[in-house]
Amino acid sequence: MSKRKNNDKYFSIIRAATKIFAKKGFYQAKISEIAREAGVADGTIYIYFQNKDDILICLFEEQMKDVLDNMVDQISRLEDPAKKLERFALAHLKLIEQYKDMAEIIQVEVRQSSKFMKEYKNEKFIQYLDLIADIIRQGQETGVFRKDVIPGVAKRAFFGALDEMSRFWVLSNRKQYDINTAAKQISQYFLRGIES
Amino acid sequence: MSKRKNNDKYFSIIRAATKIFAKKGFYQAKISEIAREAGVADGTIYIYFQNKDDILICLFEEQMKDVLDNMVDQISRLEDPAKKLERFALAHLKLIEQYKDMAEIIQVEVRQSSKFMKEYKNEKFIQYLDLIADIIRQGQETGVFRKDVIPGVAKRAFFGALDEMSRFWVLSNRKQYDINTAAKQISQYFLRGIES
Amino acid sequence: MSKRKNNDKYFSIIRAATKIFAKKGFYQAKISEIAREAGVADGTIYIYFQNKDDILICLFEEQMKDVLDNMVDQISRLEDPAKKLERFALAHLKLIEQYKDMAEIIQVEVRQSSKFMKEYKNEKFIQYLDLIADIIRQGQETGVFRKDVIPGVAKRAFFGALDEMSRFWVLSNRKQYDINTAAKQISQYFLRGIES
Amino acid sequence: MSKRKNNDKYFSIIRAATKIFAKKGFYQAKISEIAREAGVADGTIYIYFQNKDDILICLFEEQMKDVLDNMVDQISRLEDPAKKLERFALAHLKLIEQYKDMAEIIQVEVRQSSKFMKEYKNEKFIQYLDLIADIIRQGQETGVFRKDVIPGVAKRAFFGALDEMSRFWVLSNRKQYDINTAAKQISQYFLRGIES
DNA sequence: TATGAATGAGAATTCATTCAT
DNA sequence: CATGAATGAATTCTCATTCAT
Repeated sequence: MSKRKNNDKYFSIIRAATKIFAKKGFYQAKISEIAREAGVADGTIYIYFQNKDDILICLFEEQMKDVLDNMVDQISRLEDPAKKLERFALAHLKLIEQYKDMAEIIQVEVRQSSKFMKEYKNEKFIQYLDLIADIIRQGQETGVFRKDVIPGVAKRAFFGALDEMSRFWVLSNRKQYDINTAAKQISQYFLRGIES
Repeated sequence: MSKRKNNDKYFSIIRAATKIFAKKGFYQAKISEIAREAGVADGTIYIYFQNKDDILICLFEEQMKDVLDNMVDQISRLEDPAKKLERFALAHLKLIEQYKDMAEIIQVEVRQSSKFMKEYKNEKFIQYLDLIADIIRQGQETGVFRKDVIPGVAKRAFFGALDEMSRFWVLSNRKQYDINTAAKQISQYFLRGIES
Repeated sequence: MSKRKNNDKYFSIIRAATKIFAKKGFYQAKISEIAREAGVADGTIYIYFQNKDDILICLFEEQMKDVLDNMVDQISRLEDPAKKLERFALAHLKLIEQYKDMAEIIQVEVRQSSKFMKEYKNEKFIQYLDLIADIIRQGQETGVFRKDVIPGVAKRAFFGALDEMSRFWVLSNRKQYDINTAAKQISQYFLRGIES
Repeated sequence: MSKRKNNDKYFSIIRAATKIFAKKGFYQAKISEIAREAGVADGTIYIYFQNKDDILICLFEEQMKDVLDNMVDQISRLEDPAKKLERFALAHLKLIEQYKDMAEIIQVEVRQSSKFMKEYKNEKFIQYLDLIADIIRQGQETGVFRKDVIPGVAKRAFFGALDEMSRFWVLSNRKQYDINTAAKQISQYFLRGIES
């Protein structure tokens, strides 16, 4: 682990940036505001990060690592692919709740990545999506999921369904439906949809 | 129709802005660039639009009107709710292809609306989503869809599934899967998922 | 009289500009606002006036002509220099009241003349001041005013005293003292001050 | 004293702005010109001042403080109200000479205050005028000035007389009359005018 | 003459980034 | 390492003026 990451300030800035980016959006967020929130000087930010874009990238990497580890941990404890998808849905919506600011940033900012940071390959995000594809493939091998389901399409359909639900929550600031209910509904539609 | 909308320049600017916003993103797009693309002077833009935000709002309204009308027209010709959803999926993905720039703007810019234009109620978008909910309710009444499906959740799940698919296409600039295949897969998962 | 001045529009614009300049100040006043107030198109203003500065100059010339004629008429009816000064004071304050918008423009805009229209010799204004100097000289010749009074200083002192009073009225939008009272006080101070 | 005012740059900018505003007038003066004159970057100005208006207000406050202190100091050394007024006249014209740029700004810019900075209460200016009213009241109490003189009118008449004289100097860039002569004339007219 | 849409030069202001301390 | 004052490039928006109709 690099020396800089041992430093408290690195994480203070990440935390501050998460909050400010979520509240204002990337372009409206000011470095000086992040610095104030983090309790450091403006210049200090440039010791830990190359530039404003870099903060967003690092912030995303740091938190996606946690989210990915957490999700892998939860579904690896289960055997049944159907149960895994159910758990994925519930865990995803819970993670959204837990990492609310981050979720908001992903909703509106990281998706701009193809524009403002062309080079940045969103690897962690791809890995996250692929957890779903892997479960589906596993289910197809064990015969519980239909063979004609295309994992590359289905992973997006499932993730998209969950994601649209969480966008609604993230952007509207209120939950009209209970997390368990929503997770259950969505995983049921989907499971019935792909089961043999 | 208002005088301004009779004017060619209004639509030239809308068209130019659609292109530039899609390519660069809202914040990176420069008024002078839009003006050049539209073949007008910078100042002319401010005759037709209040400010940069207003261009985005108008652009969205104009095009969503078309999209919404188009979709309403297509599904109103069908009776069977299941067929309607199938058609919705296909039509949506085709519209995304047709209004590619707009789709890209929706993906990354209009979703920031909760931040940079708090007042702007995204009515057209809500109406679009509600087309799905209406179909589901109709299916529940005629007994073809399960009664325990919550239309408010299901409309988001269905739209989200389609939308994630189109995000992939919009942002990756290539279609790994054929539109008909993807539309068919997604509507099948979903229909099986909610059918009685 | 030039052809253009026969035209109603010329005076509509003068009148509109007087109102708008008085309300907003020269730099804050917009040509389009003056045009709207005058009931003409923006472009029409440039048929009657060279540019924005020219409106201010013409406006001033037109109205100062009236004011000067009016004042000359009033004091020429009197013989006694002391009475003339008394009348000047009263007439000046009454004119300020009558030409309120113009007075406001003089207070704040025409005084900028040395800056924004270097060439413009404020001849009418100089003539107006010289009415006072002439009365003083006449009084010195007839022996009612002290010989050691310098007319060039006294005319400014008298005008300045009246003017400061009117500035107060013009800018504060209320008259704390009655016009007759103020005129009488000021002319009395001054007359006692310069009488032999 | 606030941190910003300890800073050399704050006063460099005030000084530069005083010069440029006096030369060009407020609206014609460009921020970049003031910055160049002050030897700082354009952006630096916005560290010390909120905006262009704020420069004018601060400039006025800073210098009026000096002027007011100076005048209070000079007249408080005298007992006789008549002598005080004489001294006021002379000191005022000398101050005008010393703070020539500021005087010019007051003549043409600060008087626009009722337009461009409605909220800004010109307190220092009012205090300055009230020095005259106080002297007059003192003279009325000790019986040297006529009781029928209204201090609120007389203060304006006296100030206006001096001010019109200085306007002439400020705007014409030359002194046709010697300061001592003008001050003596004006204070004499006025003193004779109000003495019992 | 009269119009008013179009022009485009121009100006205030912002803010990511730097660097002397 | 940390600071935060200073920088100045960059951008939106305004509005006097023009000119085709």
